Amino acid sequence: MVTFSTEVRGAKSGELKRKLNCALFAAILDLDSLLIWFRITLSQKRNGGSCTLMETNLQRNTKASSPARKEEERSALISDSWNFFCRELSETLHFLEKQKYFTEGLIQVAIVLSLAGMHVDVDPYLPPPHNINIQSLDLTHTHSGNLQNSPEGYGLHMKSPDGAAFVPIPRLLHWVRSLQHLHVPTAQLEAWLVHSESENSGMTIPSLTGSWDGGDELVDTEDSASLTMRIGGGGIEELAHDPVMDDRSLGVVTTLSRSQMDSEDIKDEADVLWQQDQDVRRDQPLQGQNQYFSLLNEEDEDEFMMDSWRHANPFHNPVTSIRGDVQFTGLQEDNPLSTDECLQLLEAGFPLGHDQYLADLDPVRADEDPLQHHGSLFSPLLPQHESLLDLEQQWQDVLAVLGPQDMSANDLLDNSHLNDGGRARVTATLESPIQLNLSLHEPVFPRSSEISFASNVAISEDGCLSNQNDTSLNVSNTSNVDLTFNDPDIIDFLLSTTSDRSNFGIPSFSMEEPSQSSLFGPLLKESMLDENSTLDLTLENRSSQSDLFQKEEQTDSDSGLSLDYSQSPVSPSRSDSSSSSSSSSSMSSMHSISEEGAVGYTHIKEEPMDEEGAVGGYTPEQNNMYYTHYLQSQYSPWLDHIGHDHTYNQPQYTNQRKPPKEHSEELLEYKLQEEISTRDEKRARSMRIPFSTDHIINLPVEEFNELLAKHRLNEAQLALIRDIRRRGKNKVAAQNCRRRKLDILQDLECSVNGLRRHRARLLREKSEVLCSVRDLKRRLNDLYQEVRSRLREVERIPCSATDFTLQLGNDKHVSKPRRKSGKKQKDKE
DNA sequence: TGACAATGTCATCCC
DNA sequence: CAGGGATGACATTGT
Repeated sequence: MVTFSTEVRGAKSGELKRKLNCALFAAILDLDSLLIWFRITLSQKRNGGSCTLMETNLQRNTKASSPARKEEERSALISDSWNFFCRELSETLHFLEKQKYFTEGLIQVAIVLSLAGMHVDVDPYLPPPHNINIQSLDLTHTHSGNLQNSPEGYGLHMKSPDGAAFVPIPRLLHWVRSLQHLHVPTAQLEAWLVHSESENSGMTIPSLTGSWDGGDELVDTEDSASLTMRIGGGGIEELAHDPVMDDRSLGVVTTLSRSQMDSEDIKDEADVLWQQDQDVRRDQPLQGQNQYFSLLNEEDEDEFMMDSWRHANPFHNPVTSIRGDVQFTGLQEDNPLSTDECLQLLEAGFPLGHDQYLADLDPVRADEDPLQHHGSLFSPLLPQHESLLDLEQQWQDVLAVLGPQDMSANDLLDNSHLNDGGRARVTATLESPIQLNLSLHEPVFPRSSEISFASNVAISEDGCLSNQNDTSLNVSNTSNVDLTFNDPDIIDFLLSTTSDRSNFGIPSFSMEEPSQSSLFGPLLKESMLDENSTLDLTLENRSSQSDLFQKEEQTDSDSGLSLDYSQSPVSPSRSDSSSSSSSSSSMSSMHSISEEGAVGYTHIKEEPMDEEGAVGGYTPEQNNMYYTHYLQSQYSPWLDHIGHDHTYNQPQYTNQRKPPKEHSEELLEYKLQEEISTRDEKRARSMRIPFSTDHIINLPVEEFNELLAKHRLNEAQLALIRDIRRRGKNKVAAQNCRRRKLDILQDLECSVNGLRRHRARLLREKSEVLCSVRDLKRRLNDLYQEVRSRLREVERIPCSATDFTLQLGNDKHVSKPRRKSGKKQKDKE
């Protein structure tokens, strides 16, 4: 389950703007996620999905976004447009709610739309309270374990299990309403968005919670306000200030990269996400994750994460990254739809059951700065001097969001800074209501691989993810204390990030780009780090298991029939063997450790170093094999003919991640070798044999006998030692035998091929000879016939047959010249 | 779940 | 005759 929640807390009325900014910030984040769902749904529809409702919406939106429709809507009342959009959005939300895709998105979108002055009646679509993923927040009590136990697999975000009372829907809606007033006296402005993922995915998708406990001073945000982030399933940790971040400059204009998002990419991504979600809903294993993991195993994780995100995230493209000031424009004074109208809409949509909320809000509202009040809920967020997008623009954007593929409305919009209209519309929709001037400093994050383990520990131990990196998010306000999203790409970045996170848990940010340091930088990177952590969590489980295994191997490397020397404490001869360099492959392993990490058992076989095959491990990176070879040549000349690596049980101390296949093969063989080795090693230990199996196996007979003579061993020990030696030698012999067999087989195959070629050649020659013979026979037959005919003629003419002779010409034609003298002819013949 | 490959082990033969 | 290589046969394990 992916849980994304943002919380704004405060207690002072002077912090309202900041709180609201944070809330809106969170809401924007959430809406990004929601909008990506829209995109998913629409894309799925384009691909022939079965979402009829969405298709209807899409068609409507298509019509709405057509040029004619645009003109019509342009001329129409903006309020009607908003209502239209809200209706569409409601249907969409209903659809989403039906599909269990984004139940909490209703709340989120309600919050956001209420901030935008729109009204969405979400009451009919709200799930039962137990499915509401909103709860009274207690940041100090978080338990991620509940996240995994959500009955629906997506619903509950048990931030405060002790506080069992969920936030009632009406109360939430009141909160939504209260957002319009910009007055949250108790400063408990909360916005949540909970993403759902499958529980059995085995991945803990990051839960990102931004919590901001504002201080008394608006400008003193670095001291009093901190936007804490929580990574993981429900865990939260108040992060200390990072002095590095505090030193960052304020108001850093964020430059987020975005890639050119063509429709195909969008569609693909959306389809993948859709399919992913479908799989999640069916509680099926996340094939995509497996694919990702399988992919991850094939190369360096971090690099892959970066690459995968760059590839998967169509908005990430440093080349096309664009800077620009995001105009989170609110409702202007000249907006046809005023805040009051919005409030009326909200009132109509959300009948108040708790009027005291507004009653409490109003006095504070009266105390607010008129400029901040502005009659608009966005007023605190909006610098008044900024040129704002009008409501129609927003509406167009929203339509574009709902129908990103139908970008006819893009003509009306300035796409100069955006290559993808659909995405631009999404961005604009989110950006338009607000203009934030916030600089969140980018913390220095370690690489995902570095933090993953820490995250894992945090999850397992505390039930919540603690930020091991001391990553704090400092909300640094500018003079007007407004949050400014200085880069329109932020939203895209967020959107892509959230979408990736919510659907795949795929790392989706690039730490390579310092230019991405933005107000979202820490938070997003945190979240993405969370993804990385999550991803690494699995990977690290593997790697950690592998490490543990390797460590275990290291401790048991001398076990069994291992040909390397033991590192076992029970081997008193270890030091001797090492110092004397006597056939100790553990030396080689140790050597490899010190050098570049052991390579363990290698697959170098059939290395035609000599006639009998060479000892394995001649690759430069396997210098321990040299040692093995040295040992063999030094100690075991009888092993020279063995083209095999005998460093079976050398632990793989390599820290560098290898390609998965190689690693897997090594691991498998390693396990096998370990298992094999352990057997005799355990026997030797049980029999208290005072030397290693390597000595037992590899020592020459003389030294072996001397070794046995040095120790007083009983019959059982001697028998076991002889068995170990016999098995060890026989193992090597069997390997050699098999290798030899394969060689013989290969030689036989070569011989067979040569013989076949020779046979073919012989057959060809035979056929040629046969042809010649046939020709000769034919000619002979002709000659015979000719002779007979001549003889018959001679019988009728009274002359001797000797008067005629046969001549064979150059043209192989037989002629019968008449001879003058039969006697001469006869003589010639 | 069966086929297959790789490997270890045992028995046996032979040098 | 013991040691050990060679090899067929079988078992085990992983793919």
